[in-house]
Amino acid sequence: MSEKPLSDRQKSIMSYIQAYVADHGRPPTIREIGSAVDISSTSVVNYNLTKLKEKGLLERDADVSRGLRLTSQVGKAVGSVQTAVTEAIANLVRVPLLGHIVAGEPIEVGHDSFAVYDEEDAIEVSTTMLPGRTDDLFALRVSGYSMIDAMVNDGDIVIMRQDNSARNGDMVAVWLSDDTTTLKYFFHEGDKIRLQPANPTMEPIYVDPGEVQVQGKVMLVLRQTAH
Amino acid sequence: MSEKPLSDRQKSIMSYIQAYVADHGRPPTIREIGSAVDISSTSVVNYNLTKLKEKGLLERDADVSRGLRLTSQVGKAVGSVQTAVTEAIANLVRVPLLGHIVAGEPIEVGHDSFAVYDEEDAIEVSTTMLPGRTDDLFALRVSGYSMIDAMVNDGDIVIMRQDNSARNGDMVAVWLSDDTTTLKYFFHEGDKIRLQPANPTMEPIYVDPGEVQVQGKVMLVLRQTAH
DNA sequence: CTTGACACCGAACAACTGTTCTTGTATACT
DNA sequence: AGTATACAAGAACAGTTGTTCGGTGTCAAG
Repeated sequence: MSEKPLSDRQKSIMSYIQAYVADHGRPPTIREIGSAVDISSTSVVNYNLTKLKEKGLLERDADVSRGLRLTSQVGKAVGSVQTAVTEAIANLVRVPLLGHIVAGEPIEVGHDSFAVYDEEDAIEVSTTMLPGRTDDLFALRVSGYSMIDAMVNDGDIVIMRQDNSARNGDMVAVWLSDDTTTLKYFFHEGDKIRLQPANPTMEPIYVDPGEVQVQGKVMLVLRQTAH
Repeated sequence: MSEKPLSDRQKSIMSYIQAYVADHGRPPTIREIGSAVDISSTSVVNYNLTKLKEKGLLERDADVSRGLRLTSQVGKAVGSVQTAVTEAIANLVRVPLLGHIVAGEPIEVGHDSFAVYDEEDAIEVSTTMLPGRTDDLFALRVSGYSMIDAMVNDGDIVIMRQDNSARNGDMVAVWLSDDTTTLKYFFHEGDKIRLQPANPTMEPIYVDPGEVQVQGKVMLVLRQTAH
């Protein structure tokens, strides 16, 4: 390919683009490049950008404002913004609060990924409280007093992991065939399933495997009593 | 400030910007947003972008094409789906786990300051869950099933604030003169005090002010159901 | 009923922006 | 000298883009 060295102009164009993206989060325009590198004509900038594209250092989208992009190869040297994001391996997770859990309705998990942006719609929890992966978690607010046998109150927040299987001893959210959703401890027992309420004074129920549908595994129950 | 939730439009605008930046390496234009979110008028997009800016979710550079930028706060939520992490230490509190709360014993809060340093003996919680000061908090693990009328189970963790006074509606840990410790909602009612169980099916009890001693205010109840 | 806020629409404007065309200079090769 | 190539400048054009402004409908407060 073209193994010619970059001209001084092309070098400074590259470093300017790099710095500009890091600063502003968007590529510069041709004229911005021109004034920065001291080129009076847009066509010259355009010319050099074409050259740089031929050298594989950047990509261009035709007829689009700011339609240029550093090649991934170059991008690695830049990334100050993005790496700062990923390197923050911290112990706080934002769990999206996807809706409510009500006795008579199934849990609907629409996974609106953008709902996370809503301040009200996310719960921050320390990862030390949540074993395992943290990216398939979601939270639901409990409505009503139908879960008191699960020791869960109106207004409580349950953090669950999306999981359709369940192992013995797990606390799961199940949708029963009588159209109720409850939280129970799950046990295989012969050819039946024992659903044990968290409240030790209450009796378990036994159901056929076909009658229950596991909606998710309860990882954590939160109750804020002060606001 | 503006604590209103985001409208559906604003949510999808946010998610579109996020996806667009990830795809193209540059922010979208107002019209691109409009056609993606099905808004015919550029002014409406502009209107909503201004709203989002007021909520602190993005920044805008005036008179600049593609002059918008997601706030760093949001940027962190982007990386993987929900593994959004914030400054970790800034938003995390280590609450010392000072002991157990048992029905027949008073809570002793010796504030062993060295206990905080013990890894096993602290609970990490996001500050967003705990309003107010965070330095007078402590945690207790519940032993036994004597608090089921307070919807608190064996093994649950209660995070409390040291506070000998209580206002109406607070959930408090009280030591009664019959040598039992319970968690109840606290209400002054005439010259008596009404202690209301969290479980709505249970009846309140009325006691004289001299018979109760408020040990602390319950801020948060945590229950880990998976380990 | 009126008022005002809020959310929205459509249209028009001015500025911005990528593209293209013409011209010019310097260097290398024939 | 003639020619091809790389590099550069300026101007003009058309499409893009942020901004603004008048107007509409809704909804709750007065």
